[in-house]
Amino acid sequence: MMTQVRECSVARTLELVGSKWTLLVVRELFLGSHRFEEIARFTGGPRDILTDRLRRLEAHGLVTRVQYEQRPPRFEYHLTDLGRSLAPIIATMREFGDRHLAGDDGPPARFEHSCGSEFHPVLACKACGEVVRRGEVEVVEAAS
Amino acid sequence: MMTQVRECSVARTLELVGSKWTLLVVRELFLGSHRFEEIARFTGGPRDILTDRLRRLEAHGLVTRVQYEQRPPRFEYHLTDLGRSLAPIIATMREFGDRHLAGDDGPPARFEHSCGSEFHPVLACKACGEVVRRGEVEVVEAAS
DNA sequence: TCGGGTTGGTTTGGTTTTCCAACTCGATTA
DNA sequence: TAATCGAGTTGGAAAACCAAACCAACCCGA
Repeated sequence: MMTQVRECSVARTLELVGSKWTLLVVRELFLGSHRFEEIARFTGGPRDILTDRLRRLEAHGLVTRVQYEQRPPRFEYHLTDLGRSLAPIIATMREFGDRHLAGDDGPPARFEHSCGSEFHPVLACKACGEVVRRGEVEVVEAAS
Repeated sequence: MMTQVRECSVARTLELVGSKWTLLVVRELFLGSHRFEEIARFTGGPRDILTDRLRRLEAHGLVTRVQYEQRPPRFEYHLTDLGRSLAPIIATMREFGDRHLAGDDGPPARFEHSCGSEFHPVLACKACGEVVRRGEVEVVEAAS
């Protein structure tokens, strides 16, 4: 039986944020850069690509483009609620990098949880609230 | 002062797994596809790109290539411990997609936590173990 | 009024990746 | 002997990417 491509949520998410520079743009928006020039400086991405990524994110409702000055016309980019829900993806990527790919200069941004400690994310089970350890999650059903 | 590109763990992680098809390859390895043909079928990616991605993952120690048959020579790909530590990234991407980009046909794979419930990941604070809610994490220090 | 500087892009022209179909190669099965 | 299978290669076309230059609209100082 001719098996098929697995259409899945990971693939759909990657279609949205999987191309180069997209997640770095989102990172900058999280860190408080909202103007085009800041995003360009801090990501280092080519300006036309960044324009494309911002337009694409806007088209999918992850970002809004807000005019903050009439003359001359100037714009800011902000995450929508949907865009902010990318936070866990960015956070887990940051954690992976911090843990396994650390550079010489330490992390350039630190986060704090409301409990007072420096924030490092771990996955928990939404149902029981317990932190998940290796081997506690199993595939129940993987489609063909 | 001429500000610079922000070197961060997100960027480093994206260098490793940020190009197209890489995370889908990793997804397949998690779901139990270990042979090249399976990976090609289930991801739908071009075979040469998949070869490249597997080699690259191998070079970075995320994947091992194991010969499971002498003649004819046949190989399997498996995640290393380092590779398995990508699980939270895949899981949060899947969750984002499930929640916000659901297809018509429901998720093709389901997971179960050892507590007995269907597994959906949420982020928790490693220090206090509490599930994190919106607004509970703040940027303490973002480098230039 | 002239020349610079700032912001938020777009255009240009070329380089690199990615994509795809078809092909290979050794071994195996029918 | 032919067909098949797994695991790739190969060659050429398409798409994505990139750096640098350009543009528009305004502001500023001399």
